[in-house]
Amino acid sequence: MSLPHAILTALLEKPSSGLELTRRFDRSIGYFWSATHQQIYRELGRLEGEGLIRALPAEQPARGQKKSYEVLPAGRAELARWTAASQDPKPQRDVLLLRLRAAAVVGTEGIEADLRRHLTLHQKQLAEYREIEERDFGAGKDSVQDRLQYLVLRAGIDLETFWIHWLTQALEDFGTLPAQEGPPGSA
Amino acid sequence: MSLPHAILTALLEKPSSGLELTRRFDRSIGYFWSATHQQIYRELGRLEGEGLIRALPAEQPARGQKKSYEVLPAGRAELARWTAASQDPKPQRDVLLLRLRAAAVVGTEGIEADLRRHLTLHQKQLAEYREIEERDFGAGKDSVQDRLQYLVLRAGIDLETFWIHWLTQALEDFGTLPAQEGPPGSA
DNA sequence: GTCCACATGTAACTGGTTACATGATTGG
DNA sequence: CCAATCATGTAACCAGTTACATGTGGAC
Repeated sequence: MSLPHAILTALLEKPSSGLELTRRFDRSIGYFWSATHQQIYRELGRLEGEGLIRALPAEQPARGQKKSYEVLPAGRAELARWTAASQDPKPQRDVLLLRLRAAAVVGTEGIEADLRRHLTLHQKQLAEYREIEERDFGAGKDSVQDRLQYLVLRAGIDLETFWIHWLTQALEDFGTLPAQEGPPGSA
Repeated sequence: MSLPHAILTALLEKPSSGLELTRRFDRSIGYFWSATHQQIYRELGRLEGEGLIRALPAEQPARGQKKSYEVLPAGRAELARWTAASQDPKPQRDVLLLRLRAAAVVGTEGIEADLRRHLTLHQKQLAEYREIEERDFGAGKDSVQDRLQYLVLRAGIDLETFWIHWLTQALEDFGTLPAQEGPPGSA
């Protein structure tokens, strides 16, 4: 139950149409809560039905016409409630770690190339975060909002840094592995 | 499409029944790919139907009777194929970061306590990993399988360390924040 | 014999993904 | 007028979650 709250947050930052939201999800909020346009339209419909948001201006009919939304007081209240409510962290899910564990059983063939690919992807992502850091968090940005958003960005930067570090280590380790398909008795 | 492969890996490590798998998922594999018993039974049924695994011994009828499975050659082949196949990392999803971003808009009330709670949870998890490290990866464990599994554990340890570090920093930061409900013009 | 833990399952629901449909606007 | 792009949506599917159902075997 997080997508509606992600949307409420985005709409409070700036009233938007479905497609505008989709684009903003591809940039900022989407870095830690991605969503496709289909999800977003579905959720906008629900939120409007629940009276948490409303379509903005002059009556626009339906298809092809832009339709912007803004958050109603009830929506802001719901977001505040959700933000303050205690939530357990749900366990990590990581396919790459799973694959490594599988590789311990069926052999490491082919996985090294993908580790390398992931490494460059994470490097790219880190570079993107660094750019945002320089562009949006230079001097003079220390309102409460800025500081909170910077905290979130720091998490992104540090996570990418962790992955780059771990993948580098893993690849070094692979370099010293004896070539093999799987453990004795595999097939 | 990762759960079936997680199960294949676990069954290759050791043939098991549904409940045994569930318990093992709560311990080792579940640290980065959790699953409930309902998911596991459903998936075991599918895998058996596809001829990737088979029920082990003497005919046991159905309910209440333990039923163990082992992986068939086709299952091992499918796991090897999946392990070697390139896969994109899917974007992080993290509710806590989302909440922080929401807090920048609707106010930080209540969230600090939960940050503290998360901090102790991550500290507990790290301690658990450290125990596993000492117990299972002391001296003399340097077969290829051991080294791969250790790499996975290292990822877990480093991730928990990252979170502990980040949460500590965030809480320090919160200490210096002026008390407030939300940005000017909130309600 | 009753209760509890072990063990296997079914059903309904929710959220995310993929594929596709449809209309409006604009540049050539 | 045609293609590309902007924009909103529908439908079907799949994986994960929650709640519940059912049977076995051992402890008391």
